[in-house]
Amino acid sequence: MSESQNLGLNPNVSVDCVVFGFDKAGLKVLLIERDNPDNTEGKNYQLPGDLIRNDEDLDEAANRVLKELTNIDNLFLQQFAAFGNPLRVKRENDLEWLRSIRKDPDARVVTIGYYALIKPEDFAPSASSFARKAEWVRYEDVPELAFDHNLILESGLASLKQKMRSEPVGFELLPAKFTLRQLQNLYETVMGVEIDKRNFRRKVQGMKFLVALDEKQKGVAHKPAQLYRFSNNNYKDSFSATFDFA
Amino acid sequence: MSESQNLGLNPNVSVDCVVFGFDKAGLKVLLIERDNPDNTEGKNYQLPGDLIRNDEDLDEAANRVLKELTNIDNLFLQQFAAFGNPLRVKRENDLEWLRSIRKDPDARVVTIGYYALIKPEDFAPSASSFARKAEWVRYEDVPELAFDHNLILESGLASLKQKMRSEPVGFELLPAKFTLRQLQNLYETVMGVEIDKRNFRRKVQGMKFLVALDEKQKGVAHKPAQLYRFSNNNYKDSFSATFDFA
DNA sequence: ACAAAAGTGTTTAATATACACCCATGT
DNA sequence: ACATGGGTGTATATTAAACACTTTTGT
Repeated sequence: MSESQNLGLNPNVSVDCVVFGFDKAGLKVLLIERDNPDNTEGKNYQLPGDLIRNDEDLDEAANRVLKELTNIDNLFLQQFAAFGNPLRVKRENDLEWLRSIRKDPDARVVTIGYYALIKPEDFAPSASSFARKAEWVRYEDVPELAFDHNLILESGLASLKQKMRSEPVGFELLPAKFTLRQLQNLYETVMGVEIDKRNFRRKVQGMKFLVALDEKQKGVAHKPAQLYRFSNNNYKDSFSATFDFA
Repeated sequence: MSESQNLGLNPNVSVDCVVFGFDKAGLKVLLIERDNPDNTEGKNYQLPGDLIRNDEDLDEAANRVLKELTNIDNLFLQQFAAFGNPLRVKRENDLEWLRSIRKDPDARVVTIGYYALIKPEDFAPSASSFARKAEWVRYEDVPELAFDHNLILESGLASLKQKMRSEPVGFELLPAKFTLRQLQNLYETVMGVEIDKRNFRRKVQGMKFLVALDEKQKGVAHKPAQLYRFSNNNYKDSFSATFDFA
């Protein structure tokens, strides 16, 4: 028993990943379109996830799922909650799908929620590196998802919001070189607030971990913006920073 | 298989509870002294916890553990993280203990961490309602615990700290009627900061959800302090409150 | 020349900080 | 009478908020 337990997938614990992306069009989430045996309606989406293996840590499991999906290793990854409602698998088509892929489809599964942040340059929405079934969906357009995945998504976004207030994780959603406008848009979107441009820029320019490059935007039909990067070293030094923009 | 899975304890998922209490002496944690078969050293402590049942939600499991321990139902309870290191059970005496109580002592166990907050009037440190083996230990005096329980404890306190900054959960650690000094002490302790008394009181008195009772401290050898209570109604109304005292 | 977004300062209001003495009670 | 913690106000510095025009580029 103990030997067999240590091999392969654990039937009772999974990870599910809310993968966020951000670009001009706003906040996006990476969803999996699943093959549903007899799917009468339109598409059927869920969050990427899998049962954990008995020899891997939770973070490793989430990493594995994301690596398979995006071909990117070590994405920014943050565990945010566990979901264990005994009825979280209750819809008939969810059950059917489980029966089609799981060894023990009726097992009670507790899932650990992670959110991942991807930089725009790393998410080629239809690049070959991405799993064919993965699809970016604007946050506002996310449909009803399988299982309790809408709940997990909401909870993940709430956690990200919270985290962005006190740690510089937002930069994981921006290109390595970004404009202050992009940073402002990101905070406005995730936090759901409007920010005064001049006040924002003044505040932000006092932060030593934002370093101006000697490089500007190119090919835009307006005054090209200064590019900045996030310096993690300067951040660690300075410390005390708050990320209460707005 | 699916039937047997639905009965009794799930071998792979547990909950562990960090139970906080607060009084004049500071922050305290409720620990379980465990019977260790051959415990050569002194006492051996762990956090209260148990495997979950297959028919209960995670919160229910945590509630059950706490009810058994304290005889109090519906303590303030907050899930804060999942711990799944495959080696979280690694010490020989931890393994021995598992073998003495678990049906499947070698199963991989992922545990969900909860913190609970108890009001001083509810924790009679040695009241009959409390499990004999439960013991309040000052946070600073917490010894090395079983499994990864020190990690869980630190992580729980960090989450509480975070939570107390944005939600009025601290009141769960205070008596129903409390003085402003007690509130200040609580925030100073948990946040690890010193707060100026006059500034603190000014700020706090502007908060409508703190209502002064027409009652004062009794039997103290100094000017008796005004008693206050927390009004959840006023809180819900006002909203916008920050709990960034300090 | 026009459209589109970048960039820039000042004034005013609100909030945070620093700080010292008298008061009510129990012993 | 003394020890103990409760209670109070003001002045100054810092931070937040509101607000409009000029600049640079592509078409």
